[in-house]
Amino acid sequence: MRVIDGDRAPVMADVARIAGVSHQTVSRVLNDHPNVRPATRDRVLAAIRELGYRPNAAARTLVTRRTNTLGVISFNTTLYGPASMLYGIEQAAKQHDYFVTVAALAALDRRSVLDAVERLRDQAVEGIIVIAPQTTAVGALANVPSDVPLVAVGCGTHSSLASVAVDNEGGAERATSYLLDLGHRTVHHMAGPASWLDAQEREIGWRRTLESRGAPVPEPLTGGDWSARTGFELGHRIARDPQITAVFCANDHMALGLLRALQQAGRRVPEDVSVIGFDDIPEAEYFGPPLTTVRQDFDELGRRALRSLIQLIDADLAGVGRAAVRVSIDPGLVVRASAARPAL
Amino acid sequence: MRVIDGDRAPVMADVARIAGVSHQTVSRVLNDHPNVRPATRDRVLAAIRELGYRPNAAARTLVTRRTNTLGVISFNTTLYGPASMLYGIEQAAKQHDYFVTVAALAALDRRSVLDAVERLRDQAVEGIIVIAPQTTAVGALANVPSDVPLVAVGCGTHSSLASVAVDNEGGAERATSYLLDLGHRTVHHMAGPASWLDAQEREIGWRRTLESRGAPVPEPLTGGDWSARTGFELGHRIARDPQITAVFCANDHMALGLLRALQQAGRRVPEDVSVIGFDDIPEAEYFGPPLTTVRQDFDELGRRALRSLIQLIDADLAGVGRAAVRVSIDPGLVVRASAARPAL
DNA sequence: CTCCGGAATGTTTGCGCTAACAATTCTCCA
DNA sequence: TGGAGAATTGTTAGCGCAAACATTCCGGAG
Repeated sequence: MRVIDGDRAPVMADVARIAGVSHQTVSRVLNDHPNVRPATRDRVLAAIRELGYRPNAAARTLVTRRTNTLGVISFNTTLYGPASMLYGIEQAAKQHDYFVTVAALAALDRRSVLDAVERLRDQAVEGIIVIAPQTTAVGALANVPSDVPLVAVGCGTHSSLASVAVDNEGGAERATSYLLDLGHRTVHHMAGPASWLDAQEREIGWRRTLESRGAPVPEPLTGGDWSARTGFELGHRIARDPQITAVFCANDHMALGLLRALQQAGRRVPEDVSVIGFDDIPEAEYFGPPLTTVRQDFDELGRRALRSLIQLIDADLAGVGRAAVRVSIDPGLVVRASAARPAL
Repeated sequence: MRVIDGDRAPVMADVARIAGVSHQTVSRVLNDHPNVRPATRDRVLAAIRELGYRPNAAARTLVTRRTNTLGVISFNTTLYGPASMLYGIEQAAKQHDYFVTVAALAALDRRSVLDAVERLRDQAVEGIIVIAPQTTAVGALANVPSDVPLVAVGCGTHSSLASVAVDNEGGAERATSYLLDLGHRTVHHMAGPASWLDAQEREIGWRRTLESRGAPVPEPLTGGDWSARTGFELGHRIARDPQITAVFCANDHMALGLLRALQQAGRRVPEDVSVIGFDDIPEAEYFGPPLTTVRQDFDELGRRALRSLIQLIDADLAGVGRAAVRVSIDPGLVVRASAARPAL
């Protein structure tokens, strides 16, 4: 029998010896088994405290086959949306006693996505949440062996994946309708990157609204990458065109760039041009002028994704077939000063 | 001997049987041991591919006592700074073959910090990076048992912790000097939350610069929490005071709120008031007007923190005493339009 | 008292892997 | 051709834990 030599971390047997019981009784106490006499339980707990004992997660995993770990794959955790979702996911995971391991994507090709999945599976995560709503990512995920539960955030209804998404089309429609209702003849659109599903869906929602209302459908401004920088660059074109009175931007950061470009060109917002964004980042309220925008509850999105994933995991454990969960969240329009009636 | 029954995941012994070798040889191939004949190695690799074998991380951990996992504790991963650092950390961790588990702090009290540390230690992380540069957090960390390597990001030189930090005082000095050099009589300061070390240090740097240059030291504006909202609220006070011609804000988001408040009050930037921020978030360039600010390289900060942590871990493994690593990174001033000479 | 049945506790086994040691096969030079 | 020594492979023994089974303990019915 191994003698305890001060240095090594205590193990269950050490606790057992101190408490005068078998290691199995210690295990029972730790796992809340019913048939342990209160007095014994107290002795064990005292011994645990005395030694500063901490169960060995690897040993437990080896025998239970559970790691209590989930993986999150994200393209760019620096963006406000992904960062907020990650936060929501982690908060919720904590409550469900799961750990969260992150895997940032180096690039957006199929390969990177699959590599990230492999990495997480090597670590034996019990499930994966993917925050990478790009067509390539979704395509790559279709090839993932289905032995690990997987939920995609914001991957629309296009794929066969379980998913949690905001109703992008609905949000775009709300923004576009609002501008038309204000009296604008039509609404221009500064689109997000074409490879992102969110960008595609927002554009679709915008286009459909114009068509159904009989408004002309101008060419959308493409080439944006969600950043204020590209919003600024595309904004120059808008600023030059006096015909344009209303712009729906695919996100708030690009809207910020647009506001800047308009200001630089001497065009007033909202008097000359109305602008609406998408996301409602915390700063949007303090743009010049405050930005009317479509609000996404990223936190909630993260929580819902986690809940869906846990449902999948539990179904797997119970041997039940997985239902293809698909949750959609409704975004609302937040009205501020950046959109108004057009000048007569 | 267990018979393989289709359903269960293949284990090393299964690979060994297919390849016609012992499981130990499979282990040697997986761990790149030198003395394996190429032909044997190929047979083993073929068997691994055929079965889709994936080593069991828990079993390996149990015997090697290494989890290849690091923990990151962060207060609010939604803020640009922490989010970027997390990103940098993950990228670097990947290269060093480590996994990254995140633990978001529910609140900022001692208890939450210690809970997060406990959670990560339960998962047997090999080291922890803390992104929570608040006095309470640092205080709590001092109590953490030292058997797990720990690096704090942005916790200044105040504690005994290993740390990686930006030179906040230096950055504040640079901003303040710049404004004084432009000809402003003095510089006001919109401070960050007093509980944050970064905020404290920036205020110190600002104050010291004024003192050493013989400029009057006005009362700093307190009560900010880094958000644009509080920047806006505090900004109203500044806007009312025509004496104020230059403001150094503790971060860019508060500067945004200030810009908005000044604009609302009809005061022009930089003609009437010069504003400088801190961080250089990607949007700062597109504020109205573009913001002069002190640049922090968060990505680099994250990478450096990770490198320091790995040094600590390796030192521990080698049985060498830990040197109290302390890295400081120099921030630079990014000059844009929001600061200019005062009106005569 | 005795004996029964459930509550409480102990013993054994194996999860899948790597380290340590043992055994076998090659090399190459005397 | 015969080893010595290296290269290669196999065997055994845990790592720390929880499940399965075995044993002991206890209170109450007969």
